[in-house]
Amino acid sequence: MAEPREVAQRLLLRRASAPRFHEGPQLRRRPRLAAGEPGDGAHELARRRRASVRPRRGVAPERRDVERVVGGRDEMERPAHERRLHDRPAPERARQGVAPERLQPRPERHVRRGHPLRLERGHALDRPGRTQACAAEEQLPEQERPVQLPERQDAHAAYAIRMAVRVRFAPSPTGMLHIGGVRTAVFNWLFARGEGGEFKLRIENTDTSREVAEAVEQIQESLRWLGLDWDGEHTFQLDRMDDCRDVATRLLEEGKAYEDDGAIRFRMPDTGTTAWDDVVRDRVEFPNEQLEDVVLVRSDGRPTYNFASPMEDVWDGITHVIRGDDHVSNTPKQINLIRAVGAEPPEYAHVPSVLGTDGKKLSKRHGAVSVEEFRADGYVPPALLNFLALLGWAPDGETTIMSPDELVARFSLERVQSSPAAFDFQKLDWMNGVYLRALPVDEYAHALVLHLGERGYDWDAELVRKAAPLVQEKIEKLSDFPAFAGFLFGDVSLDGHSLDSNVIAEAERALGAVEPFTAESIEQALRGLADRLGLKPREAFQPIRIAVTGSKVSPGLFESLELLGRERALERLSAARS
RNA sequence: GCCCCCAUCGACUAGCGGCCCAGGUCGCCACCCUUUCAAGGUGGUAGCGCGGGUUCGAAUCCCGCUGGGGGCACCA
Repeated sequence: MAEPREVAQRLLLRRASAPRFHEGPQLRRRPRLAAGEPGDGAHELARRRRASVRPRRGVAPERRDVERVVGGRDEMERPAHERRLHDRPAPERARQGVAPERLQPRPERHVRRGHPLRLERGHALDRPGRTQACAAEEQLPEQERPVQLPERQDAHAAYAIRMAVRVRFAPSPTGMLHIGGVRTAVFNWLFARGEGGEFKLRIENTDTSREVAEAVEQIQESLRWLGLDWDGEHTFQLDRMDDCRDVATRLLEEGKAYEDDGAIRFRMPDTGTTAWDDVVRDRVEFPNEQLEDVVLVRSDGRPTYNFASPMEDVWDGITHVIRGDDHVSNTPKQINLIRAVGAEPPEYAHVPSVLGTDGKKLSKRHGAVSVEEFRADGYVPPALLNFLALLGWAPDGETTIMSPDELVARFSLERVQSSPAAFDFQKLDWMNGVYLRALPVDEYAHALVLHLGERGYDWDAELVRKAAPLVQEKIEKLSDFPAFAGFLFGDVSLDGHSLDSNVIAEAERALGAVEPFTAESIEQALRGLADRLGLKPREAFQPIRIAVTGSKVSPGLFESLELLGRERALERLSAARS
């Protein structure tokens, strides 16, 4: 019978055994924003400059009046290229740069039946109606004519034809990579790879005070281990401080921002709404009057996240921002900022958070939460990846086991769930077991040796290798090995077990005579012994098992005995008698 | 407190108005296999949060409620 083990085996074999560590093709560098280089909109802006300082959102009770006065601007004509994009119906725009879904769902049972794992190219599946519900033209906030940014015009040109997708994963280096964050990274990576696009790694270290040394290396190590390769060098948000400040200065000059206590704040539009068609959440709208004037640059001169991040998205030519849904309320602010700077916002996809089994946000008390911990616990990358991908996404109602390649091939952003998902450790364990069992024995043995080495066990690698086949079917995590097969490497304790000393004595005698000392002949001898004593196999074997392994649960008795060797086996038996 | 979002078995999900007295997977239970434990096989358990609509027909559309989540920083 073709069983999941074989299934998973095929899945694994389709993939090179080593994770892809390469850094990907080097990107052609995009010219950076030539800051302080206002386009033809500058005059308009100057003309429309508003009172330079205004109270913060929600602070002044009389603010309504102020808004009335300030807010009543007339709508400007937009530049041609921009209109082109804006005037296209939203759903169509949402599809730009996204290849149609190319794959037919393939029921898993085909795999079970042992059919070759091949994804069929079929006609494009129609997209789910999500975005279609939002056909209404996006209501633009009233806004001044933006300053032109030449590089974004290039991007627009590409957009209009068919833009390759470019996404980014942007963790802040404040510690180990949280599994929820990694899931976001997984979605980004899956999407980018599936679309033949690029996946960039950006370190958002604007808040230097919280930066943790080592974290940057740690993050990269975790991603690499999981097999998430990024394109080009990773970048640091801090490196663009100067560019950000330049833009802020220009925004200041244009009256789009103002100073406030030494900081620079961006003036959000007062009326209208800011909206976008979120790939996972559909239409999202925010009344502009709710938007706070965000701080762009702190009084100490450092740009804030809400400023630096969208600017970098623009400079990097990010087409799709896929991030946690805790960012939704930042999005309208960032969209306004991006437009103020004359650029076109990317597509947004806000993925739901990951909860613990109790429905609360996943945290330490639920168990492992960082990639490092999962690694140390003996989970294997493709299993974790498979599991993470299925957290909030499913290709269909049937398929669960998918290799990294298959995940890439089948992933689609539109199918990610909009409600949060609970992290089920039991299911992860099961899935890890599936992948572990699917490994060719030698690879399995290798993984075991590596894992034990990492965990600080200095056990004989050769013996570990020999023990590997005995445990492969039986443990779900590599870290289960010591408890399960540790008796091969060290002394055992018989505390709490009372043994039938008669059986032990008989076994001692029988094993002393077995020749050769192999599983096969040991089995013969012990079965004969059971017969002689008139015992059922389990009745006879269990005391021996305990004497030899110190546990009621162990790998196969005969194989274990063989590996232990006659001498040590006899020692343990005689020790058990006294 | 204010704003926003979400809601199918215990968990992850399929479902896009009739194919659904709701399908798959994990878990759980039983049986089979069996030297223990697993693995594997077979069968089973369990769900559309509640209340109103719309419709010939609703898990699917609308409204309200309830429950859960997220956001409201010179954090990211």
